[in-house]
Amino acid sequence: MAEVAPRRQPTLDQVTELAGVSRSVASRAINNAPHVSRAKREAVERAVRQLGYVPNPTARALATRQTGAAALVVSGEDPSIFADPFFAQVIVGASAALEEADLHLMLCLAASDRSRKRVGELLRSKGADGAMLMALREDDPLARMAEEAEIPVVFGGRPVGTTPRWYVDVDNVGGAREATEYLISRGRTRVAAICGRLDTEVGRARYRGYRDAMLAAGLGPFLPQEGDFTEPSGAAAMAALLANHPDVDGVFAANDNMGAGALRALRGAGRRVPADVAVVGFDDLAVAQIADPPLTTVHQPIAALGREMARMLVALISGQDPTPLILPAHLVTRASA
Amino acid sequence: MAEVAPRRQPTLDQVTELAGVSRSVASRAINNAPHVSRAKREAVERAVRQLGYVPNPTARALATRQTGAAALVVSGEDPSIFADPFFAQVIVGASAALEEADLHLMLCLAASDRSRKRVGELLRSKGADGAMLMALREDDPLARMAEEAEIPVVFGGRPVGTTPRWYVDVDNVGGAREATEYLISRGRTRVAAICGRLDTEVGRARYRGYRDAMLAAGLGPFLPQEGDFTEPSGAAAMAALLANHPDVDGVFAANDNMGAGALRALRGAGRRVPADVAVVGFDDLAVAQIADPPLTTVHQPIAALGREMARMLVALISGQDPTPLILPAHLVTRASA
DNA sequence: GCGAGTATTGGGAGCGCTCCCACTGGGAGC
DNA sequence: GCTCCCAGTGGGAGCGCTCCCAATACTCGC
Repeated sequence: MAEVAPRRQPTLDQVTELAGVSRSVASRAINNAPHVSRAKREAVERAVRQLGYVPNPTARALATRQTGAAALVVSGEDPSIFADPFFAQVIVGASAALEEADLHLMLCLAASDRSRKRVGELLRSKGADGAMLMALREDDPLARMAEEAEIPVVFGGRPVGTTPRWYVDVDNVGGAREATEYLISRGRTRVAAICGRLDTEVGRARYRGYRDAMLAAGLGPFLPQEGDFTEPSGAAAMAALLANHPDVDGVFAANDNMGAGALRALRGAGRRVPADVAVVGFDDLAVAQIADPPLTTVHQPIAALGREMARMLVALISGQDPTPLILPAHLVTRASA
Repeated sequence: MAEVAPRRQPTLDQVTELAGVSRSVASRAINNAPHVSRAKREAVERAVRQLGYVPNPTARALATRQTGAAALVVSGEDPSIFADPFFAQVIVGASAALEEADLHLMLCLAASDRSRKRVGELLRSKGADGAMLMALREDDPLARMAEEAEIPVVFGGRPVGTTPRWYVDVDNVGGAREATEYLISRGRTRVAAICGRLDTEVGRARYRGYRDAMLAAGLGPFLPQEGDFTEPSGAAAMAALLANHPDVDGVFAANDNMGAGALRALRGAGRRVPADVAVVGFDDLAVAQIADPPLTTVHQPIAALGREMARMLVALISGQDPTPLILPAHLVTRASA
């Protein structure tokens, strides 16, 4: 325990004294508020510079009842779901938008019960001015916590079951439909789906899009082969598909990871892509470009998702009542289909 | 601007009143401090439950001069460097370790001058109890800011030029050496390096490891072909290499992205991997497994890097003086070499 | 030259919590 | 029986800032 000299930061009162003004004036000058004469304003600025004064955000937060921070909560029982580059891009977008509103970003990975409890307390105690919630499972206790905490909350993607008041989502149904229609338009008639976990809204929505397109084309949809959004699960699903439906000629994978897995399984089984089997993914992450062959996939504006969530939250915090947003997704054609 | 009823949170004083104790006692009871009789402690707990009281973290922070948050700062002029899954894993590790110390994580992407300035202010104003700094370029103003802010700072990876007092790094030199030695041990004699940006310490260290191994084996090192850690730059570097040294039979790529790019360029040039040219990468990210052929690479404990940074920071915050840490990296052999 | 405004100014009461400190009332020790 | 010690208690002074409000200074029109 090294006892370091705790040398305190200069406070507003010291600025006050050095500049020869009252605390109110100093405060106004520092916050660029009106009702400060030019002379005093400059005196304050000089004192601030001389002292190296920086306002204490905690004290300010206590007085204004605003923390100046927004929380981004990523839920899921396995912290590694966060390793998905998807979230990194969401963060990039959200971070940029929050910065515009001069808010800081608190990142909460709510994987364990303990951390979920911490997040709940953070929200209830108004430790942040608002929160963005992502990847909520069915019955996720976080959803209830968010409701109890009386602070602005924006959902990223809709949770299963309920439709929250404020959310930003991607048009998963439309994207999946477009992908499937594309496969059909290229003459594929035996198109299967490798879908993601059907206990998530994304998983369901993308399957729904696939199904809609198949039915609309008069093709009976295959039974969905369920994966869990990971590459290995995609490979396994593809293998199962090949076993059950050897004549499959098209595959809609509910995300790129599983699409990549499917490609690997197809390669292993000696099927040519796209000649024998065409494959389409979803997400348009880096893996889609690296895959061999490069994966035709549905691009979704991930950074925009983060950005819009943050903007919606900022609007909410400032007392407005924004409307939910559904961002478009569109097909990017590459070699795999 | 909807005027919502601002219904305030219950405060300690309300608990105090309901429980019929003094503020001191209530505070002690809530913080599990000693000097509280069993009876009063229970009375307080009851009142807390009844009121749904949650301590206000801001007020607590002001009184204790501790914010209960640690900042993770990722620097770089392009926010997209953050999209590298590398950071996501660091965050997972750091987040878990911070949680153990009951600290929240503030994530700061310092891409623009404006955001760097904000980060500087955050640190100087002690808006966080400590900070973890990553990916500092040469002359990064953040390094100076961190020094001026008198709060605990831990570096993730060493910045170019200086060796900070506290840091956690990966043994890049050792890992690169091991990778190169492996190529040499497999009979490769014309081993080239596709190195990362040489204005970063990682880039330099990995090149140094390659060079050491080559010299130790009595092989003259090739001139480094510099990339920028991206897949395309790896492909371009490989193409250049093939043009200048058509007889190259081994490649050490300073990260997996560039390794994947090299594989693509080799495939394009009709070279077989590993028969004609063996390739080794660095990082062991998902892309290494997805690559075709799967990339032999140097695994580094990324989550551990984040975890150890956070632990070191926690130690620092609690007044200890931890020693810098260098985490081991080791080769993972796959098909590419 | 005078009253009505309008622009500045500074005092002071919070914001909700921690923690020092002075005080009380028993046991334990002798 | 009388100190001494200490668990238990509550009062109150901050932590550093914002912001309401009353007080003062200046302006302008007539």
